[in-house]
Amino acid sequence: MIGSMSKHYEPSKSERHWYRVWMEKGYFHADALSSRPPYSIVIPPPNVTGSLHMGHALNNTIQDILIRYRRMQGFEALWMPGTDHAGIATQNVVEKELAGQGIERNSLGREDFIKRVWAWKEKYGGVILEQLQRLGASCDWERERFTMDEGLSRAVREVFVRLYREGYIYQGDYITNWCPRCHTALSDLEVEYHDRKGHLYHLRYPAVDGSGDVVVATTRPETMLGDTAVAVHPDDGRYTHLRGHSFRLPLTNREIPLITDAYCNMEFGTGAVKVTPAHDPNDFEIGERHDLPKITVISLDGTMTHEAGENYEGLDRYLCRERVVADLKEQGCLEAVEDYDYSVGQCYRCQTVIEPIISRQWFIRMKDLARPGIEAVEDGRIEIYPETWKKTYYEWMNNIRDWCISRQIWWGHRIPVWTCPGCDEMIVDVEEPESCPTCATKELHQEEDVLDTWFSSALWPFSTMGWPEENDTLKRFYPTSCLVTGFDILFFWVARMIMMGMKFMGDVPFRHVYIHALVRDADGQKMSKSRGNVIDPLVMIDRYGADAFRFTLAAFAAMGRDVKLAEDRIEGYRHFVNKIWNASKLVLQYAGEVSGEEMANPDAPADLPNRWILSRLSRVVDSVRDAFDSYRFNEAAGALYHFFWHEFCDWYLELAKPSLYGDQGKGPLKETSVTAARVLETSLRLLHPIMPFLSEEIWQRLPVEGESIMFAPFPEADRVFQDADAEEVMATVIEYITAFRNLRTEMGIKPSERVPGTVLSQEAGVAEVLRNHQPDILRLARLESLSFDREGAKPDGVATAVVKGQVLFIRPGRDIDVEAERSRLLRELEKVTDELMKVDGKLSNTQFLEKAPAEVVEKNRDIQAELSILREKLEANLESLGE
RNA sequence: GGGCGGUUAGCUCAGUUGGGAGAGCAUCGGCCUUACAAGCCGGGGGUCACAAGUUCGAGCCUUGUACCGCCCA
Repeated sequence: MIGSMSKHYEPSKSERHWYRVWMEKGYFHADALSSRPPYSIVIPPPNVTGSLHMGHALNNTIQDILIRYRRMQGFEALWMPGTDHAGIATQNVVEKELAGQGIERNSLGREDFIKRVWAWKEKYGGVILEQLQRLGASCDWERERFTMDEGLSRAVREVFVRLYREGYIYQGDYITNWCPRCHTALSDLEVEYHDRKGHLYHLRYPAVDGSGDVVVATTRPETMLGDTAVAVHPDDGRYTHLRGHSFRLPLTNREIPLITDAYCNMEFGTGAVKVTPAHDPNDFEIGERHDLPKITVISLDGTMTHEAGENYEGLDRYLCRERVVADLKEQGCLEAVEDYDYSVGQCYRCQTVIEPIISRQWFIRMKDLARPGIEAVEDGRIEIYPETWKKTYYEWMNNIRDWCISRQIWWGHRIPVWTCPGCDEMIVDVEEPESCPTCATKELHQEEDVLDTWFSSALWPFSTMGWPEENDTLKRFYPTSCLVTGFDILFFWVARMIMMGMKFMGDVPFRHVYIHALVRDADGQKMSKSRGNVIDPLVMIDRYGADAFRFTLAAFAAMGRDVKLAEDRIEGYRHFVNKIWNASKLVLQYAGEVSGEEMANPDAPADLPNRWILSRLSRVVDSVRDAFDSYRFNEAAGALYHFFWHEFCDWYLELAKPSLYGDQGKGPLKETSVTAARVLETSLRLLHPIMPFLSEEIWQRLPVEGESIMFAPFPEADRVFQDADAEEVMATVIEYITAFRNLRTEMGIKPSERVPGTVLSQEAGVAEVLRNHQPDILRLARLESLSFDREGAKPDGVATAVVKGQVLFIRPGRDIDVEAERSRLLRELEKVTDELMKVDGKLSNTQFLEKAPAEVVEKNRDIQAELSILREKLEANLESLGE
């Protein structure tokens, strides 16, 4: 075995090999009829056009950690993978590709275009899923789903029809967010607001009868062409004299009324606002309240309509703005222009400035659907980690607005509504009707619009399991155990899944929601192509290996904080991977004789390092389980890192070497090699969820039962091995070795130089411990000898330290640098004195003595005693330095 | 404008009922000690953003200020 272990771990070989083995053996498949308890996660389906970025990498690493952890614990673990058809995004991609060939979507026609999209999807779609495999994702690929699959489409139609029949879905002419480039309506969520520097234009509208003027302010002067009123606050005394009067709208022939509405803000500008019901959501509502006409002056493609007047018709909206401003100025109606920062809504897919426009759209009434979703979180049926997101969730759910679900694009689930050209009957059904039920007309016309992609995503937890069909998968794995996602789609997706799950399954879609942060670059900037600061996960995997990459993500995934990632961090954890590899090499080299039986049922060890490392191991098992159970992946990673490197490698293996080398005879060799192998094996199982490949690669070389570490039981802490005595003794040994090493370095003694060491021990206990482990101390502190002197005084010309109240010193074979030693001791004395003063202060405070808990006071007394002795010895040592 | 989060070592961040300030990386010094130089040993480095308050005691709790970030209007 050992012969085949190279000097450095080579990730790419192992990764390819083991992933293929796992796939071939079907290890990722979850059986719906299994008798094991279920654990399930549905993947946040990436866009079918997508390729793996850091966000995906983090998101899926976390899911894989959870799935592998639970699988090892004996759960039937299902990780449902799949992709999202991403209507607008995908349509844009294919349109762009066609444009490259000089083909325009409309010239192809709907049917041909959709064929092209499917062809594109077959060819390029889902690349991201293969990339997830590079990461090690243990998804149940046999169950892979796509939101446009027949089954999922059926679920979409079913939900639409039921919601329609129950009165949740309605159609109507409302003002919605319109993207003139994508040529479709968007939901409120799909608009991103960005601050921009612009201008605030103050426009003067004269009263028709000459009784006065009113000045209104706007950032979008071109919309004045569609104004149908001027509004002021009912309490605004400045306009009392103008009530009942009309104004002449400049550049048009219209007269518009002055109305009063509490929406107006008396503090802002003149207190008077122009009202454009067809082009502003707030004005739309004012218009509804006051029954104002709605004049559409901007068309769906962003140019001005006929209604805008012949001077402006056909102009682009921004060109029109310039023209309107110039014309108003010429007519003396432009009162002022000031610089003004305002926020403008942009399409989240193409960044085009959206235009609020009135059009006929489909909506879902959300209020009643939201209520059970709110309650599910309130009463704890759904737990959100970290909890702070609950507030955000409630805030949005309590103020939820109707959801515009229709999109004027071609790629997506076409709305299952047909109209009869014969009798205007509207038919809403899951299956396409053959003829009109009222007049039997055959040629029915289906609604042209498709549904918002998020409509189908909202059904994902149950549609992927086969709903509306009732089957074993659904029965076994719904509700899912945990949803892992970024906060950016809390509203888009998480909230909507909860509402749909409650409505159609009568139960929550997931019991836990773990919300992780965004991955940013080392400077905290969002990674984006335009910034050029993206780190490509696949490049990282190639360069450092999937395990190092995953471990880095886990180590940085502290709850509720951004993950700031720089490449050198990944490189750093590659060192850890390599450390594990090399430690394993050492253990395997000497544990070759260990049998499976000895691994499984070892005798209790007698040797201190063995007792100690088993005790430490059992504690780290507890911490890791705790951390995984509560989604604190960084703590799990940190505990493993520290244990494996600094306890197992730095101390245990160093102490174990003489036994492993056989220098101590057969008994110690057996006991130590068994222990080392067991600790290694257990560590690998602890590491497996984070480092699947490396752990499998090494585990397979150990004398263990079982086909794969994937199904080896996740370690449980063996309390029998928790050994406070061993830990205390080891702590003492470690402290003395460290102190001797420190003295050596401070005195500039070469590692090759062996020097005699002495402990002026007044405590028999400490002396005994040190005597018992003298060989280890000599070897690790590189001492020539270790002597104990109970009464003796420190000789001159030696370097001293104080540990646990005992003075220890080394005597190099030459004079020490007295000045260096003096300044070192002074520095330490200063530190100790500072600390002692603090403790003295506390203990002389009667309030503290009275009010602080007894154990805290006790602890401070101990510290005080310890520090006093330390100071005393330091002072004595300093004094005896002489000159 | 409303809400949320952040500010701790040069950098990235931990710090879970308030009780002697931590890790990793970086840095400095010394080592090719036969698992590992992708390593080993050791060192230095902090008014826990600022101010006030509660408390015997505050990185942690309260209030305010400053700066940074995000979400919603």
